[in-house]
Amino acid sequence: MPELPEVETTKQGIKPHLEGQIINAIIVRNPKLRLPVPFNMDKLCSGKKITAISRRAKYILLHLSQGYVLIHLGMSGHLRIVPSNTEPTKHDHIDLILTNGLSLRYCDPRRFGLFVYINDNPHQHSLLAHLGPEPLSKDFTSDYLYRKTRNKNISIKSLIMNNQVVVGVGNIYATESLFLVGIHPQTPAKKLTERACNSLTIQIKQILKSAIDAGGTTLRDFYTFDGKPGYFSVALKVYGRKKQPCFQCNELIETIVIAGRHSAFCPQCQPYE
DNA sequence: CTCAGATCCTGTGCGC
DNA sequence: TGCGCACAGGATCTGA
Repeated sequence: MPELPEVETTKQGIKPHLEGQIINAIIVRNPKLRLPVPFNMDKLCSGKKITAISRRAKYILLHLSQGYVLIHLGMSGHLRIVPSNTEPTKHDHIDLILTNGLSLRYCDPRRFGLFVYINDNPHQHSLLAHLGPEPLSKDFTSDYLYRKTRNKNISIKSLIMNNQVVVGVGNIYATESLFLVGIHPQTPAKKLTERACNSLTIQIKQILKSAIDAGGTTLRDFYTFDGKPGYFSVALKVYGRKKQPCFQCNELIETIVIAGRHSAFCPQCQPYE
């Protein structure tokens, strides 16, 4: 389900319900995620206090009085805060039960997400250690992106979706930001000028920020932390608009497959080369 | 080293 | 209405 804005919105939503609370127990109904949920998850976490909640890339990190819980939502995961006695549905794989009568419930139909315990500095953990800069941070600059594009034959779309280059830019926002700067998604990264990298960097930051400000409602089936459906409020200009007229020039939007992902673009506004 | 493609899994929505 | 197929928001691994 999530792009970065949805993950950030989820983090912000669950934060006030979790911070300062004590974990009473963890129930794992299905441990088979991208990585297996540790068999002793309950023992590792019970009795510990949740001291803080943070986000790195599309990972959500619960800081415990000792250790951390690292959560990723994959393609189809979501987190909700529910009264602990709420009956679980089919894909509610994990409940983190608090002592205050509420639970953090992890649901993930496709099970591409993960839910693991980390003892030490999570940023040195193999899942996080090699991640590129946060797109909204000062470390993600146009100079940086320009340098990363040098000598790279891969498409610019694949490059900005690569977590080692910059995190949090998924298929939707990669597609949209390239439209907004008029760059064909298949353009080899090395062909981008400094000026193009500058526009693209600015646009990525801007679109992510406005989506977060809008409450992360990019996705049709996004549900907020309390289970309310987010309404599809982020206006997407090309993603999901195949064969529909471009808002800028009326040309029909086309799609191509790049590195296995569908990519929508306007052939007129985003000419190749 | 680079890069394209396959892969994990289930649900949805479309055309027939 | 039912069936089969294409496709879906991510990230990692394999092998050319």
